[in-house]
Amino acid sequence: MAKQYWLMKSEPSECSIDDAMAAPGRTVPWTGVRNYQARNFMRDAMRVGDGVLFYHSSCPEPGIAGLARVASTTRPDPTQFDPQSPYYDAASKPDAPRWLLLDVQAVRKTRLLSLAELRAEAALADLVLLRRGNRLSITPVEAAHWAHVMAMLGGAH
DNA sequence: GCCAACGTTGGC
DNA sequence: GCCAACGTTGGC
Repeated sequence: MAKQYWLMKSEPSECSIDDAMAAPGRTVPWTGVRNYQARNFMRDAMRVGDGVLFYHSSCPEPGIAGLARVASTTRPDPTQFDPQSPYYDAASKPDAPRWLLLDVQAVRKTRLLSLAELRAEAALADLVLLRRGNRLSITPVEAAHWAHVMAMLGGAH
């Protein structure tokens, strides 16, 4: 399958692009996904090597903050079984895990492409992130949209 | 803190 | 299977 592209939201107070760049192997487990559609993207569509726009959400300056890549296939997210975790799900059983994660490897930090700047780009009008009411933490990015974002960043891949 | 939008739950 | 109530997301 051809390389695909994704946008993944992270709250920088939990895991920022700086945190990911500083992690061993620049790689972090993408924990805490608790939405079936986002889980299904990870399980059914995302492949190692796919491109990722690393987006900061729920913060003073929301926007794309870096580039990353999918670095593993899925495995059960251990936080679902941890009663101390905010992501604990009492209804999920170890023999039938409900929630999955995969590893994301940071490639580089970019200048911040703010939400306002993204919205001002006519070429990105159909970006799933920008659609009205979108709340999904993982969304697909069309190749043309990815290319446009790369161009906004100066063309460096 | 507000609130629009959306997802999930659960009674029926 | 419907749908109202509720919870969450996330920008502002």
